[in-house]
Amino acid sequence: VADRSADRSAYRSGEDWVEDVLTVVESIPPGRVTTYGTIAQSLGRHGARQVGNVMARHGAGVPWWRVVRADGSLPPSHEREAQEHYRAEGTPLRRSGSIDMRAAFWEPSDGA
DNA sequence: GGAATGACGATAA
DNA sequence: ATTATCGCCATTC
Repeated sequence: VADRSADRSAYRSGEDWVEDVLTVVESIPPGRVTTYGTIAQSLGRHGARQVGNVMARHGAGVPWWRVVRADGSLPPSHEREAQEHYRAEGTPLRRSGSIDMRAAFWEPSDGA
């Protein structure tokens, strides 16, 4: 886990918004995933795109591969990396290679 | 203020 | 399954 206190130039208005997002991401159990929108709703602030924005800017250092799109497709430009993690964690995948959301979806506060 | 831009989401074709 | 549109929402120009 990296230095999350670094560079939080964005989202100042939301105070700990960035940290909150990263905290949720870290709370995702291995082998499970959640979505950008779910995180946004869980925090009750901003939207899915803003969560994505945080991941893009501050996602290094957290298990970013456990955050996928609502339809189970992988984060853009990182598919290869993500796949390797899924293979290592045993994340339920569909035969197409995308996430099996029915099996892998995890929502914050669900057991963690 | 207005337009363009995103690790998004839901729907329609 | 894939592409096209539209809605969302904060940032940036």
